[in-house]
Amino acid sequence: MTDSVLLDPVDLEILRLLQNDARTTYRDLAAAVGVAPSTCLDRVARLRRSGVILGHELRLDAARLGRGLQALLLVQVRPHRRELIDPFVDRIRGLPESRALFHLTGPDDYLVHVAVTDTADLQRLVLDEFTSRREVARVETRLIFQQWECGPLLPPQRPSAAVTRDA
Amino acid sequence: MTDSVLLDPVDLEILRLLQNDARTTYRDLAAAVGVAPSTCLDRVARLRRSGVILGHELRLDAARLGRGLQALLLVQVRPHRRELIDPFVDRIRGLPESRALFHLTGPDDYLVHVAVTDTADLQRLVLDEFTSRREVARVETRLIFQQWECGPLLPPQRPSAAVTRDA
DNA sequence: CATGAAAACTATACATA
DNA sequence: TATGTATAGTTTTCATG
Repeated sequence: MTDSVLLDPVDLEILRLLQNDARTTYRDLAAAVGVAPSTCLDRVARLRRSGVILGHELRLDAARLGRGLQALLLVQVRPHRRELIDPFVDRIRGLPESRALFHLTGPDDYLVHVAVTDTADLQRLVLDEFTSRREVARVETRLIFQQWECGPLLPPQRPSAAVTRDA
Repeated sequence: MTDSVLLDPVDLEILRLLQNDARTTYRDLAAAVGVAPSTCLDRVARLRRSGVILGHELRLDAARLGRGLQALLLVQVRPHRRELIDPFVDRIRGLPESRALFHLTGPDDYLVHVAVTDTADLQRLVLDEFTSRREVARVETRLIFQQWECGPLLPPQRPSAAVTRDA
C-alpha cells in the first residue's frame, strides 16, 4: 500500500525540527543539521516527493474561534456496507463541526472528533446530523476535558541500522 | 478560560487559506484577500499574538515512517485522582508511539491515539506501557482502518454579524 | 489600521565537484 | 548527492496617510 522510506540521520533531524516549527528557514535548518541550505531544500523536496511530508498545516485554538466544546462521537453505522458508509463518511467530513474521522474495528464503526460552541450546539449536531440519519444505529457522546498533542512522529527505533551510520 | 476573539472577514479568509496551505506567501495571501502583503503580515502576527494561531505544523505520513498501524486505546485509570493521572498523562505523552491524548467524560477516562509498526509492536505497547501500570484498570484497543482530516476549523456561522460587515 | 517602498533576508536554480 | 553562488522572490520594517 504505502512503502516505508529509508531516511538517514539528516532527514530525521530535518523532520524533527520542522515538526517543531514548520516555518524554520532552510538556513536555520542547514545550520542545525550541518549541511548547506541548498541541500536542505533538496532533502525537504525529496521528503515531499516521497510522500513522507504530506503538507504544512496551521494549528488553531478551537476555543478562541468560538468552538469551546469538543467531543468524540462513537457511531455505529448499520448495515455496515459501502453503499451506506461511503455517503456517511462524505457527509460527516463535510460538517463544519468535524475535525477528524476514524473508521475503526470494534463495536463502534466510526469515531468523530467534533468542535462545537456549547452543549446546545452539540445536542443539535447529534440529533440533526447523526441520529436522524437512517444508517446511524447508535451514537455515544464523550466530552473532551482536555487534549494533548504528543511528541514528533518519528520512525521506530531500530536496533542500530541507518540511524547510526556516519555522515 | 480562553476568550473568543473577534475576527473580521479578512482574518477569516486568511485563516481559511493558511489552513489549506500554511506556507502560502503573504504576497499570495494579500492578492487573495485584497489587502497589501504587509497588512497580511500584521494580521497573521495579531492572530498569533491573540492565540488563534498556535503554530505551523508538518503533516507526515505515518505509514511511510514505518508506523503502518494506528490504533485508539480507551483507558480506565483508577482511582481517578490527580496524584495518579498527572504522571500517567506525562508518561503517555512522552511515548514515541503516542500521537494524541484525550481526557474524556464517560466510562473510559483517556483515549490515546497511537502509531506503531505492526500488531506485535502494538501488543508490546499495550502490555509494557499500559496494562503493566498499576493505575491502569483497563485498556480497550481499537484499530484504525482509515482516518480523515476534516475541513478547516472556522468560527460557527452566526446569523449575520461580523462575517457580513463591509470592509 | 492600512499602505507602498526600501532593506534585509530566503528560496531556488544551476554549474561544479 | 552536496556545495557555493547568483538571481529572483519574499518577508519585514517603517514613514506616512
